[in-house]
Amino acid sequence: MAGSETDIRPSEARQRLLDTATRIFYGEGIHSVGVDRIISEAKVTRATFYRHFPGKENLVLAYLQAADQAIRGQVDTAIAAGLPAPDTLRAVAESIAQGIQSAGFRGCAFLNAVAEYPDPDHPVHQAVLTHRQWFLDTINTLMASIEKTEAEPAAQHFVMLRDGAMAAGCLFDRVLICETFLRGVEGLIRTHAARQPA
Amino acid sequence: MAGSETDIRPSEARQRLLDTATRIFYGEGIHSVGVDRIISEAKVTRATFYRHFPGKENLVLAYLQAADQAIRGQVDTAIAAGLPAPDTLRAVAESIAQGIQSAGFRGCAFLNAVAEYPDPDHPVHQAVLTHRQWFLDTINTLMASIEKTEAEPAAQHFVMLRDGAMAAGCLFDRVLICETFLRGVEGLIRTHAARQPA
DNA sequence: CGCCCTGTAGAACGGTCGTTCTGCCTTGCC
DNA sequence: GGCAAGGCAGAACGACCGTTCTACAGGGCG
Repeated sequence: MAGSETDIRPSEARQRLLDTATRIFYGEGIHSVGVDRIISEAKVTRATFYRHFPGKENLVLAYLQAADQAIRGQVDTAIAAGLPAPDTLRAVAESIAQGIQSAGFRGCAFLNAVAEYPDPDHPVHQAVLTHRQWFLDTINTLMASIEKTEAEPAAQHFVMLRDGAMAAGCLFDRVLICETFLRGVEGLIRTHAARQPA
Repeated sequence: MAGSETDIRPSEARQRLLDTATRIFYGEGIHSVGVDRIISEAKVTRATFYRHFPGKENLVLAYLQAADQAIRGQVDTAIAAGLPAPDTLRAVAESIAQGIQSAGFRGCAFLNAVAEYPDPDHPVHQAVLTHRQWFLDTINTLMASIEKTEAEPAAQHFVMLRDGAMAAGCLFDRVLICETFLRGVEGLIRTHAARQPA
């Protein structure tokens, strides 16, 4: 009677596996850690692992899917606040900056993952592309509700700043990176809004 | 009597090894390819490989060092042209855009590498940091020769756009990415130059 | 000539990879 | 009570990992 993918009770062992995978994959990379490591730190046995996941690749996909849902939740919350679009964009940027300055930040989980899966046909690579397309579309919609004709390049610009900030956030001084990022976003929003007053 | 690191004749086998490593590491990642693969594609034997490199890690460092020298060469050429600083910055941005649109582009070799080596103490990670520091310093110097007080945030902004463009360059439409990047750089240069008219 | 360096060729090392397997013990529902 | 499902424990698989080894062939230089 065990449920399908919409099962409400995800089995404690499975959740422990996914949490451990998230922590280790995000913190140390994917190819360089073996399933034994995740299994032992999640305090489960190999048999249990292979009962819940067909293999390592599936665990990686589940890890990215969880990250995707977490970010969508953040953005959806910002949108649900019902503020004007520029303020929503600022809120999204703020949540990105907050993430960069949070403990254990190791860059963008999706950019890191795609660096290890260059093959465009690979499921992991495609999961990254899907996530990024959603994010770009979301920003594009927000930009379009400010001004339509130039919304797309503005959204591209926003995402480019985000990618740069996420990439450099664990390589340089985080505070400086966030200042630069937020300043760039603010300039971008103002320039874009100035095209169509109110 | 074999030369030290300043040897002029780098031994054909060693060069073949390095070229093959560059191609495969850049194209497919580092942890996911074994030395056997590089050895066989470089048409050398294991013994020859281990005669020239203490191990795989050293080959990775040599790969990044070669990439570092290539980029420094590009930037030095742009600087040596003796154009005014804004034009030099434009030339650097153009060469980045050209790289993104070139065949086989797979993102920034250094950002890709650091995604696989998160440990800040690891030699590979530090090689990435060193390269990035040089690049930031170089852009900072160019910005400072336009206007001094705000040069540092402007340089940070430039690098952030570069990182974003390089990261997205192999995930989205390259032409669009380059347009967005060059437009952003142009705006940045103009804004920065406007602080101190000539 | 003799020696060292560079290269080829291939076997072999211990370790780890992802994966599969056989058991046994609990828990909860029919 | 019975029985399937989920979890634990641990052995074992073949494949590949990075690395080391022996053995031999050519070539330049003292």
